[in-house]
Amino acid sequence: MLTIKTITQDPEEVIRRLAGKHFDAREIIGQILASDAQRRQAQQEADASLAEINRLSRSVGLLMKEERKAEAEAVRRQVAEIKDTAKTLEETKHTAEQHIRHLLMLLPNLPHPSVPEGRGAGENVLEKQGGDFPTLTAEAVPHWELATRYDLIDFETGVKIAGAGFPVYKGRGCRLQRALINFFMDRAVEAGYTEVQPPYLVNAASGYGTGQLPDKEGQMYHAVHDDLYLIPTAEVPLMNMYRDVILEETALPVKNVGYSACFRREAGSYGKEVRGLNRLHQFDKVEIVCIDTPRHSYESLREMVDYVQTLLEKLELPWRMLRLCGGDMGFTSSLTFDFEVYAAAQQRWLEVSSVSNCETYQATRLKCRYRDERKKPQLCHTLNGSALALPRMVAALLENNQTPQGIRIPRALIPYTGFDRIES
RNA sequence: GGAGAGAUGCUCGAGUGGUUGAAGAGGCACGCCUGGAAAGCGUGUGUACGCCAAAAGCGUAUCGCGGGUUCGAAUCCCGCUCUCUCCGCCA
Repeated sequence: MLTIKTITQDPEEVIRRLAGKHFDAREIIGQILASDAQRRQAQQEADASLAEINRLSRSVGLLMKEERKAEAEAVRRQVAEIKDTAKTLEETKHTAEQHIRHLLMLLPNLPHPSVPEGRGAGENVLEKQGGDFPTLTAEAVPHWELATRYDLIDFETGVKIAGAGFPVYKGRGCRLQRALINFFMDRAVEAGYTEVQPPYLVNAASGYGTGQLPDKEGQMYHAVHDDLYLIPTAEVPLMNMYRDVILEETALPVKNVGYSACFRREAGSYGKEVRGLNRLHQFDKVEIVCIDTPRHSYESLREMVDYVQTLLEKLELPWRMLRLCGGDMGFTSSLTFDFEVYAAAQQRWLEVSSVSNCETYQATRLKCRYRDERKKPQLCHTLNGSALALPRMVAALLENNQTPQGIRIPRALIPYTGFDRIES
């Protein structure tokens, strides 16, 4: 969330910048400013009352010691009166704080100045692209048919045991999954990321920490009996490791990588969007995260983007990188680059990675800070990126590399699969 | 799941109602000392919010979290969370 300071310092600027995300913040910010004024006043008055109570209470102790019982009794009654006022003031303050917090949660992050204007996906800006488009034969089919033909994935059985969006991988399909996970993890470790195995279920505090709650409550699976949420991305546990932590500046940037299964309810999706591997309730992903100083975070963002690009190049897929426009960006992000790969049989671009700098937006909720040169705690910048999400990578790999002789495995992956071709 | 014990600052650890943000020790930082270092000595050492243009300073809160009793709570009471021990269950 945004800090109250950011808003009180220049509310008009915040409203102007949020308009870049097509978010009209005027009403909410007006309420925040009003509540903040109320909060300050209540605190000033409450603090004064409490100071008085503390002072008088100490004098009661002294009077008692000196056996001046009657005087002590008088002071005691005096304090009892002030106490009611103090309590009311503290309640007012508390209510105002809650209200401000609630309102702050409704505001998305400010977009970076370089974010292009636009309402939706159509207005994202192409940054760069690479790889060659394959020429497929007339018999080329989409990945869901290939998955069945080569017995890699059993979608129907997944429906039986869990539901749509929970595919069952089999044989060489599993091997391909494991190969990709290991390939991604090894490359990340080479690139300087520290490997982490996180929990797949998190508590509500963690959900709030990274911004899934309350904004995306309905998108997460919720184990109500234990009040735990299934992670929609490893970003949630990876970032929450640093909740309520003050890091030394010398420890930055923190660069971690984690593989996890990801669980998303995907309420409201339909049609060709969910065909085959295009959109699943459970999928595998390797996530990279970075915690950095504000000074260096955009340098880190560039490094992360470059890193994701090398993965796509090694896997020989046609890819493109988009700078998301204000209207298409996530709630918590300041600047996001998406990577898409071209699935030649579907003739569609599929998003396989999203790399974002959240600046201090997540760090504010996480209370993730570092000590600057003056040893003062400052909010960190947090960054995250998929590197990469598996299913759509598998979709593109299957579709683009299909030949009459079977599916060709990219050279870089062969040491991991143990086979160079998937044949019938 | 059942029974019991516990949760204090960067760390250890004292503290069962009255200047306790918290003794003591260690650590760390700075200074003195030294040719240099160690030892020794001295000083300092949480966070958040508020007042202030800012710094200094002052005030408030904070001894797992939330509430209560009291003039006054780290200390008493209630609820929750977590940790440890024993039993049960179990990959």
